[in-house]
Amino acid sequence: MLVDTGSCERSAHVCHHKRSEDGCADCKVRLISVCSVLALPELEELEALSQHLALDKGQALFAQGQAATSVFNVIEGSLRLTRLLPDGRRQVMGFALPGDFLGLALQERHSVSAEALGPVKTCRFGRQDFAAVVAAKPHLLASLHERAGYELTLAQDQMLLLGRRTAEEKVATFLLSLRDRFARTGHTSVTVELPMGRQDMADYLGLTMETVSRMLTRLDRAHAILLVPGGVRLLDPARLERLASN
Amino acid sequence: MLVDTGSCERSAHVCHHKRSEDGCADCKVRLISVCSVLALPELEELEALSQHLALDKGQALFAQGQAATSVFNVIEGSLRLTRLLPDGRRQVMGFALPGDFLGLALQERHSVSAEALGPVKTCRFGRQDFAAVVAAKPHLLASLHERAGYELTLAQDQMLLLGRRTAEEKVATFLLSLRDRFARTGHTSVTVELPMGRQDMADYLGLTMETVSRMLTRLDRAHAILLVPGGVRLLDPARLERLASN
DNA sequence: CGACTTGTTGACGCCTTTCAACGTTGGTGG
DNA sequence: CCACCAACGTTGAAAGGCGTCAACAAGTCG
Repeated sequence: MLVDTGSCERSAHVCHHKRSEDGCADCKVRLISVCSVLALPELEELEALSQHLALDKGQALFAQGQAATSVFNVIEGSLRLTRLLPDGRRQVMGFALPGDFLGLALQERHSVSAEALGPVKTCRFGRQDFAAVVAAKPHLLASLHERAGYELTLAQDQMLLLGRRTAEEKVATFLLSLRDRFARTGHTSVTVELPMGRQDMADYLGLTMETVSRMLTRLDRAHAILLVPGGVRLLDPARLERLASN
Repeated sequence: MLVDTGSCERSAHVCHHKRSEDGCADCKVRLISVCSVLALPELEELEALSQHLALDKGQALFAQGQAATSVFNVIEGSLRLTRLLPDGRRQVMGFALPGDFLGLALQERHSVSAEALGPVKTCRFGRQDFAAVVAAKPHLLASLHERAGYELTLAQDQMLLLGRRTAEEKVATFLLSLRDRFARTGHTSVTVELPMGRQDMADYLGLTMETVSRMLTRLDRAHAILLVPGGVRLLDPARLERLASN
């Protein structure tokens, strides 16, 4: 239900005349992805194992508990990574943006579900194939490990946020960290795009949709932000930093 | 203020007649630590770089933000890993038990502070030294990476707990996961030792000391557990599992 | 034995949730 | 073109779970 095999290979062929969309050498996210540590000959080796895979809004890339047959590089669009409690309560563990690698722990089973927040393009590798390449290239493993370490500190940030911050602090912190993340992938702007819905934000911050909405309008009325369709303009980042108590 | 260098070397000498406390080959936690992937000759190589380091209750092994000059294997005792907010609010990110490796991300700075909950014995390596060994032994790096992946799933468990569970669920989940952790290191018992204080548990679960205390006495009065000095006896694990909603 | 630290218990208050109504947006078909 | 509908978001009122404050108990160490 997830993996639409075949379409990738086909597109890889029909797009022969339009290289900029295809090869790793021209990949939009190469320089910010794990691939950035690979030399050109290594890239070609990896490219031979890759397939492109596109998802529509709402489609799942993989599900929590499922055997991890593939790992992915996000090329375009964003996904939400979630865990579910048996009774339906949900926690969003994070959002994957272009350049992010899904499955970097190389574990046998996915620990979260990944769902597209909008149209998404990914670069897919068989997990075994990818693991074989990693085993042969220690510097790639080192790069994965470094990313894993970074993910771990992000997870710690989030634990601190979930356990010890108030609703207002949570929302302010979220907006700032999202801005910083977009900045790192190139997009620097005072207007932060919010590809996820209120419920997703709430499940990420350990709040309800209503509380998130209230905090956003409170920040809006205080002229710290301006709510715009599909995003938020940060009018007073300094004030947000103070609210986030960093 | 943390590292009491020298004491290790001395004890390493005086204990010559009592090898069981010294060499890696006789290390109590070898088989459950990262060292378990090393062959004997490799172990000796690592041993040459190691020092033993003991801490008393309350002593810090390292502090958040500090340059990571060393990495550690916990041999005996337990530590709490914490982060602090500028205003003093604290989040305990986890507890390190014998066999755990501190600094497995090999990052330049410590992302948490580590403080001894009681008498602690550690095996210390210079970070650069250790990184050099890792660079030369891909299977050791792979083992570290695997552990990092496991830590990541633990962090996700904790985020779900912090964001979406009630106080009672949090405490029940905590007791069960602590029992399971002790079980994995060998100690199987219905009585779970609690090396940390109520405040530490609270800061781990995103609660207050008072709420933790109330939930424990509630579980005690419901005969799900029995509070004993320094620990808890799990009278009705099945009930706890139900409360933890797993 | 007294001072101190740690843990327990109670009363009260507040922040966030819950429940519910209403507004807004975008897609669809008449 | 616009009515219609469903999904999403906003706002209000009320309830409740957990935090705060404070007193007290229990264990520890000098």
